[in-house]
Amino acid sequence: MAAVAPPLTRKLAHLVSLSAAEIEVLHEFQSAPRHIERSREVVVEGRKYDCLWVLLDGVAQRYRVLQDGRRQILNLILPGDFIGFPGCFFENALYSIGTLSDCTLSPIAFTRFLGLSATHPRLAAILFWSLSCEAAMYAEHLIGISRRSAVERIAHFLLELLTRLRVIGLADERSFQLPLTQEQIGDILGLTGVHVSRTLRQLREEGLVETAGQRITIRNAEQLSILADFERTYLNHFRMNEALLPDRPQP
Amino acid sequence: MAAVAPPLTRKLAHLVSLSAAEIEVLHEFQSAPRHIERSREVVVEGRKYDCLWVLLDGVAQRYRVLQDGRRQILNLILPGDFIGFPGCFFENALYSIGTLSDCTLSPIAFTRFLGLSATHPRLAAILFWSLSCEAAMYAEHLIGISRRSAVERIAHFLLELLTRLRVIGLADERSFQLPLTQEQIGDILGLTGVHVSRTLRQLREEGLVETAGQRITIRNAEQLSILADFERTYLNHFRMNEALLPDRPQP
DNA sequence: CGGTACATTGAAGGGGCTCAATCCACGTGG
DNA sequence: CCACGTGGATTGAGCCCCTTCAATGTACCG
Repeated sequence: MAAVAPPLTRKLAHLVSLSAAEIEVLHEFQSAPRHIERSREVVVEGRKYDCLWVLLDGVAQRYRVLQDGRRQILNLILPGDFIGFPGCFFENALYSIGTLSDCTLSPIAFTRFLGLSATHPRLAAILFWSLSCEAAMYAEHLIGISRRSAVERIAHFLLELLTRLRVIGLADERSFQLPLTQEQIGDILGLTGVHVSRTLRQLREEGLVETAGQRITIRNAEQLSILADFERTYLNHFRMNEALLPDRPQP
Repeated sequence: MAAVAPPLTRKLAHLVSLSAAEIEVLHEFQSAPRHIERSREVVVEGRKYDCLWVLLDGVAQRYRVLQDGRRQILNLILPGDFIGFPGCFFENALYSIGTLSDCTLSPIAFTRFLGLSATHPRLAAILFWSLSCEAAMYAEHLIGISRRSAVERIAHFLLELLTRLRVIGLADERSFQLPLTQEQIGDILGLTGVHVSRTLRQLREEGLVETAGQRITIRNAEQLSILADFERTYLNHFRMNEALLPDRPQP
C-alpha cells in the first residue's frame, strides 16, 4: 500500500482481517475529504439528516446542552469514528456534534451504507458491531461518572484516550496531544473546570502525569491504571465475536 | 387477533405499522417461553453467548459490579426488550443481566436474527434502529446522572418508567408497580439507598408522588415534569426516520 | 500594550455519603 | 398465637468531596 492506511481502515484492521474488496469499500468511504474549521457545528440537535460522515482528521464532540445552560459531552469523536451515527436513524438528531479542532471528514450517503448488507454482508456486520461498541462506550462512560471519584475519572479518561489514540497512530508510547480545555474535560466527566484543574495538579504532584500545553504525558501508567481501575485490556473488552461473521470470501 | 399482542410486537407496532408477515416473524420470536425465577443471572459478565432473548414478562437489570463492590445498574429491561443484545456481538459479555422478578423469556438463535437482513430487510432495519435506541437511552441516562440533582434524577426516572410501561400496557394512567428496592433505585441513579429514601419523602411531602409498597403513583405529572426537565414527548424523541426503511411490501 | 482565553488557587458552602439506630412488614417455627 | 429473624425503609448526626464565587496568574495575539 502506498501511504499509511486511512483511520477507519486502520481502526477496523486492528480488529479483524479485511479482504481487498472490503478495504476498497472503506477506502471509498474515506475518499471525499471536506474541511471544517474549529468550533463549528456539524450536526445540530433537533434537525434532520440523511447522511453520515467518517472523521478523517481532527477531534469533535457529541454533546447536549441542558435547560440551565450546562453542557454534557457524551463522547469524543476521533479519526476513524462515524458522525451522525446512529443519529440519522432518528427522525431528529438527538445530540449536537461540534468540532474541537480543524477537522476533515468524508460523507457517506446513508443509502450506500444500508445497501452494504446486500453487497458486503461481512463488512455490514463489522459496522453493526461498531455501533454496538458505541453503545458499550456510553455504558462505560456512565459507570465512570456514576461510581468514580474525580481522580479516578480523570485517570481513567487519560488512559482511555491514550489507548484510543494509539490504535489510530495518533499517540506515541505514553503521550498525546489534545485540543481540550479543562472546562471541556469537566464537561465530559461531569466535573467543573476548576476541579479538573485541582485534580490534575494532584496527579502531577504524585508524579503520575505531566502536562505541557495541550500535550499530556502519562508518567506512570502502571500506578495510574491501578488508581483508575483501568483494565489494561480496555478496548479488547470490545473484541468482536468473529464466529458470528459471515464467511470471509477467499482473497 | 385472538389475544393481546405480545410485548415485542406491541412495542414495535407502537412505532411503525407492521405487515402480517413481519408480525408473524415477531410472533415466532416470542413463541418459546422459558420461566426464570427472581434473582437469577441470565447473562454473566465475561462469559460467551451465541443466542439472545426477548423478555416476555417480568423485570430484569443489566449491571456491572465494580472492584470495590459497588454496583451500577445500566438499565432496566422490561417486557418487549432484548437481552444479550448487543452483548453477543462481543467475544465476552460486557455486563451481567439478572432477574428482578420472576421472568418469562423466549430465545432467538443469533443466526436466525442475522438472517433477517436477507429475508425481511425492513424488519432488520427496525431492529437495527432498536439498537440505536438502546445507545441513545444510555446517553440519556449518562446526562441524567452527570448533570442532575437527586430530586431531578428520581423525578425523571419515575416519569421515564411510567412512559415505558404504558407503551407495553403495564401501567395505568398514572401509576405502576415495580419490583425494586430503594437501594436498587440508587444503583440505577448513582445514589445511595438512604438518599433515595430521603428524596422520595421529599417528593411525597410536596404531593408529587405517592408510594404504597411497590406501587408508585404520580400525583402531579405536570409539576414533576417541570422539576425533572422531562420532555413530555420523551420516547417520541427516539422516533424512527421511516424514510430510511426499505419499501413496505403490499399487504 | 491592552484584551481575551484559559489555568490556578483560595475560601466558604452544600448536597449527598457514611455510619448507625430504629421501625415496620412479613414469613417461619415453636 | 406469639416470638423471632430478616429484608427493607426511615431518620439522625457528622463529614467530605466537589461546587461556587472570586481573585490572580499567564500565555498569546491583535
